[in-house]
Amino acid sequence: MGASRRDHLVETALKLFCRDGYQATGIDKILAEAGCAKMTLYNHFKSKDELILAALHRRDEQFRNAFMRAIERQAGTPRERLSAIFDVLQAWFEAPDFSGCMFINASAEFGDPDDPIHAAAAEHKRLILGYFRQLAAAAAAADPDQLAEGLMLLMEGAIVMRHVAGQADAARRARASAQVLIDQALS
Amino acid sequence: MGASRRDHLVETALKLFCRDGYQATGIDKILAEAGCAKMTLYNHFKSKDELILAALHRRDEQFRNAFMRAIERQAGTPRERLSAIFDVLQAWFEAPDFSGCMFINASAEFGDPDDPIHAAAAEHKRLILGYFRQLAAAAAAADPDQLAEGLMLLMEGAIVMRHVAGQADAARRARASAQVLIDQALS
DNA sequence: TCGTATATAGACAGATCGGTCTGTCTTGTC
DNA sequence: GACAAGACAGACCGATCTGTCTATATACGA
Repeated sequence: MGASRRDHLVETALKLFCRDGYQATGIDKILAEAGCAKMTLYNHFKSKDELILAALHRRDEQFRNAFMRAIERQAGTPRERLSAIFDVLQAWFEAPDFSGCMFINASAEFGDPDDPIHAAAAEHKRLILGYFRQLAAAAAAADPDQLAEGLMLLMEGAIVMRHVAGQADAARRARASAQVLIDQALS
Repeated sequence: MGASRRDHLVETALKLFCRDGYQATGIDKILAEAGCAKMTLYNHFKSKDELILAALHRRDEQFRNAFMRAIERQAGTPRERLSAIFDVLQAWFEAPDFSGCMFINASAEFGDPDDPIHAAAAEHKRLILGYFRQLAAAAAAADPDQLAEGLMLLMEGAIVMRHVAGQADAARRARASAQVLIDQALS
């Protein structure tokens, strides 16, 4: 039961951090929502920051898994998968409780690049970029790195325009620009 | 002297909010840095949130002014100005104390779209996009809206990759992708 | 010179925060 | 049935937060 209690805490914290932010979510709110005692939390985590790190780590695994799986389910050829990125992104944007990227938000609240929380966010973005590089290489792009980076910028930009400016169809618009980059790189 | 006291408070708050974040910056820290009494602040602003709004409003004006001026100083023709966006962006990224976009960060901390602070951030992004539309139209792009949105996504994505992932040359890389979009739209 | 407005310093209230500690209860195992 | 591990509830601590209040000092205009 020990591991599942810890898991339950991480899941609950993840949901609240995502919805309300990190500093705005108090320990007590997490405990009340999870139905846990305070000492249960502090037996599993040294501090709130460690709980945040655990939540980000879980989110990274969940997101990358679901993201890659959805892209590969959506399209078969490497070339189609490059534009499928933005179809999957659009589906995410249409969630009614969309509240931005947890890693961008974490970097905003923990601005120091040396903060382990900021570093975890950086690592997440690096892993996504690495996946795009794999896709671009598999599609035999002229310059896989440049294409991957271009698509990455469009994706992050779309997340920002969806969250900050409320552009509900940001990913659909991004797809049009992505197609230009893809066509140019695979001509 | 009243207006200048208020101005000084806004400037000081702006600097601290930018460096340390909004919730992490306490009223007392702002007052100490500005050398002001607490009642001076609360005579000019109803609450901390109003001070944040005033700081964001000032930042919006300062940033858009400097940004547009720098682009127009850097390049003469409309077409050149479209790619000059990313030269100016790169110069911003190279500031040693770069700490991301205050409006993206504000949206992260104040996630509710109905929050006036979040709304101010949305408005800022809309104004920047509007400026890009002007540039794209002046350059006689085939579809000015699509080009402007593509460049906007690349810019916001570059800001994210610079701040979150620490990519110091994010704008330079974005410029390469931007050139593809520009060339395609002005062919 | 005398008010008036605005500045100052700083105590204070009320709430909330992260984190520690005590003591009780449940659960699984031998 | 006895024991140990771990979860429970919740008091408690010191620090910090926003915002209010009082009392004093200073500058300016009639």
